[in-house]
Amino acid sequence: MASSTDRSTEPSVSDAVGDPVEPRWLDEDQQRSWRQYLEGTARFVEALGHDHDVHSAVSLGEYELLVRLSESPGRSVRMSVLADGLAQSRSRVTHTVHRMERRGLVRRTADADDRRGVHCVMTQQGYDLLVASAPAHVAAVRRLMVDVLTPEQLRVLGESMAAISEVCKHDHVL
Amino acid sequence: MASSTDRSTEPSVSDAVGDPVEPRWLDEDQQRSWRQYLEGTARFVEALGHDHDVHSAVSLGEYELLVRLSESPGRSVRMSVLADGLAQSRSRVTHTVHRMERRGLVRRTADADDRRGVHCVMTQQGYDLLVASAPAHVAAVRRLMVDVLTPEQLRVLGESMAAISEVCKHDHVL
DNA sequence: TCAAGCTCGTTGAAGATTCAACTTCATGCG
DNA sequence: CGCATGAAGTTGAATCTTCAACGAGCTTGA
Repeated sequence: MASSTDRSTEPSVSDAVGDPVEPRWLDEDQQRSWRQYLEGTARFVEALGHDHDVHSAVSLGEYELLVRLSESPGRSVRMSVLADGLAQSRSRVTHTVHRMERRGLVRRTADADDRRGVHCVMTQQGYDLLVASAPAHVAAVRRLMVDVLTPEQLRVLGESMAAISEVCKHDHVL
Repeated sequence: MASSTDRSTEPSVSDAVGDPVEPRWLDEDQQRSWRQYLEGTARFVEALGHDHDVHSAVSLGEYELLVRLSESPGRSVRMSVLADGLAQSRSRVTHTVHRMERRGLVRRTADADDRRGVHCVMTQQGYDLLVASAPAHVAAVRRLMVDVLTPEQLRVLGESMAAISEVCKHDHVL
């Protein structure tokens, strides 16, 4: 073993003739790209989160949640829709919303049709906080990503991650 | 406020004539790419982590740490080098190594030259676990990313994230 | 109608991460 | 030398996330 996601010349572990047992290691280019993605994403999320700590009263995750609410009619979104949209577990959203509710940024209301349902509603205070946070957020996203890449790079990045997103969505069920 | 990182047609918040006060919102393409990145990465990390839960005795983070150790002469790396390489805080590495040490995957030894230094050394048990985990890890990275993209897409993804990584490295200091 | 099986959302405990404070040691400079 | 500064790691508390279990309500089909 010498490299993370490992070399194409790795000796067979199983010596099996069949294929499913013998992993297809990554070649050098694939390896490099994969590691660049991993490190880049780690540093990016870290830097953007840090920026929120400094310039904003909401974390990146809370900001994203507020954005979803702001885009929805009535500034109200069902918990399950929030969870799906943010690609987070229901439990996580429950906890986050609970904390934000304590701070007066959101409220929870019952769903009239489905009595299991709960809506998360943004308060005026939450809206004001979103508006106040937006400029620094956009500036950071620009500085750390959008303005760093060429339009072409940014486009490919988005398309690639969208494709991965689809695969992961289905994979996750398995 | 209608969209996350916000629309180019957003009315001015400050109405100022100058530039630093007026944020440059993202245009539609930029916005889409940014969101695709955010959602794709969330789902990808989630799916890959889940895969480790199922197929491996180490989490993704622990796996990455073991990989670094396996690549280093003597299977030994200084804590600070680990932290830098993994783009994690020193504190986080300390805690992770502590947990892995309890499980017998690594040991800690003093640095001979710098008496502040501590080396993290992989045990045979840690190495065996890495070898056992590698095939499933590679398979998942392929299934969820490498095999999903064209070689060209993967290359651009890597290059883009490397550029972002550099910017974040310097930005983080500020 | 009723039961089985699903979705929705919550809960609390366990686990992981962050943050600030602290100890120890190295280094540079007057 | 002697002090200031800063780097390396650790610690413990606060915070956040995950996980499994649960209560409640919808839905389907016999």
